[in-house]
Amino acid sequence: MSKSALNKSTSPRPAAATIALVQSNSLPMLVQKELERMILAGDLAAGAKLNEAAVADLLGVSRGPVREAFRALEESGLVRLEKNRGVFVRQISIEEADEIYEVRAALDEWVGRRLARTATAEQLKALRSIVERMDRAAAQDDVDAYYPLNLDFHERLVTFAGNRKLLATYRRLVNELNLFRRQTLAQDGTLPISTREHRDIVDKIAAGNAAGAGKALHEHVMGSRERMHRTRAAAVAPRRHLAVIAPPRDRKGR
Amino acid sequence: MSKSALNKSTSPRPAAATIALVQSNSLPMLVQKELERMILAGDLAAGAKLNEAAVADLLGVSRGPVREAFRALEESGLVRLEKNRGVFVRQISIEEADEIYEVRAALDEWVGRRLARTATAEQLKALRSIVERMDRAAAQDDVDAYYPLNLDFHERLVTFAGNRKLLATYRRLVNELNLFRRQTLAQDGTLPISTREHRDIVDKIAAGNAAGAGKALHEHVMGSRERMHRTRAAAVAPRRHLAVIAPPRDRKGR
DNA sequence: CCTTTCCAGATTGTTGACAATCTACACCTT
DNA sequence: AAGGTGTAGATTGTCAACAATCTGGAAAGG
Repeated sequence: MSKSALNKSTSPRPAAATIALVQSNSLPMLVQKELERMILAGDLAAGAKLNEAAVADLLGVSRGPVREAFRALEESGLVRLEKNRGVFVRQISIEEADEIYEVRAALDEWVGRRLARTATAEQLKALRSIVERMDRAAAQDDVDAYYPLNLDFHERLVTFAGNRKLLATYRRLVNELNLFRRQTLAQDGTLPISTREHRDIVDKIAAGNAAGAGKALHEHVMGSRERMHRTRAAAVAPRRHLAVIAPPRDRKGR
Repeated sequence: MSKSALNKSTSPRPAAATIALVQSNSLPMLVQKELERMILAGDLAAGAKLNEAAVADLLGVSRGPVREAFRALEESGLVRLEKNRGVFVRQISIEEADEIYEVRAALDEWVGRRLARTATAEQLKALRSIVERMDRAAAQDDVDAYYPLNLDFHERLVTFAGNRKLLATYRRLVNELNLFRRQTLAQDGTLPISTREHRDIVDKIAAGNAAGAGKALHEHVMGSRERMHRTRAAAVAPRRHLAVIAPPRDRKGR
């Protein structure tokens, strides 16, 4: 064992965080994170083409790191790679969104059952706090405030289930779902009145009602799926004749 | 509309498949697939370091495509990247394997419930066929034959559920699980006597017993988890003093 | 006027070179 | 001899140049 005065047991100094930061953040990783942010924020529309040179220039790096970031984003499902043609922000079909909702419902049901058995008072308090804020946002029709709170609520639920693999799986699915929402319409306009459902979910978890919490979460997610369908049917149909985004070209071998 | 004699409605000629093949298989993709194969086949032990130049030389390409493949494999969870230090085949901890089994159990339960409602006669026949072959392999203690059949059986179940997103999610999880099995011991030795459970699952699906099929699959997966624990406890403990693989170095900022 | 062919510019795929960083070993100090 | 220090070699990170491929439009032909 080293006799050095510097050992791991010393409390982490501010510099330690910086070191870890520099070590984990390679150039490709930063490019990847920035592109992910831009895609999920809607700065890059679904189906949009990402030009290697343009991205490299924008972020002040060469094309190498950009290409590496593209490959990572492809694996995470946010972009699609076509050889010799470029990379495109992925377009999720309605069928695919349906499938994602189904998987998510199954996972969330499990989360509900689990949390009903393990949730601590502190966790319940945190959940109730979010629901309160959602209530207030809903009362003011403040979609911009409501939307991220909703995401946060569900992410917290999954986090509290205490299974990191589940959280990673869940995040991947929700990411793609957000991609879909972005591509159908920038702002939904309709504020889902699901605050009551959220409150019900928390209540059932607090009561230790595993079956009930699971069922409530499952139905809540499938309800979101239905809301998506209705919103889409109402919003897309009237503008069917408008070319919103450049339609993907047809290729022979697909 | 084009008047060309070649349009999409013509049935795909053999050349079309070749074209699609060439188009989808870029160099980085091929490297990725080959490395994935090597990792899952156990050619590369868990924790092993992958040298960029060595891999590039082995596959006859330059380092660029290899780096791109590394980034994709990192995102898919098969390798771990450490900046300025290199990439390593991921090591799954027992806790992580537990988490994966839990998520998988939740997904499989859903698959069971679903299949009980939708399974066709043809699908049931395919499943029974696999179970038959597993029986024969088990009767002869043929682990090498039994193992892939087991994987196939479960993959079929998920495939028949008819949700591609679910299948992709499932594959990712099972991939990591295989990684874990490889790292604990090359050949298990113990042949799980789960053929009876498999038969039971298929029977319940065939009977349209949704709750029963779901429960059976859930318990089967959790049973596999338990078997893993017992196998590990029996196999690892006696050789605790042996340095099987190079232990990962400790770094300050992690 | 429409279709096909061909070509120049743009974009992606791949490579080899150079810079930054790490690793391991020899050397020095106490 | 134990531990720290310095340096050479190996390895990774980044870049810029070259090759291969695609795109869109102009020219040729019917």
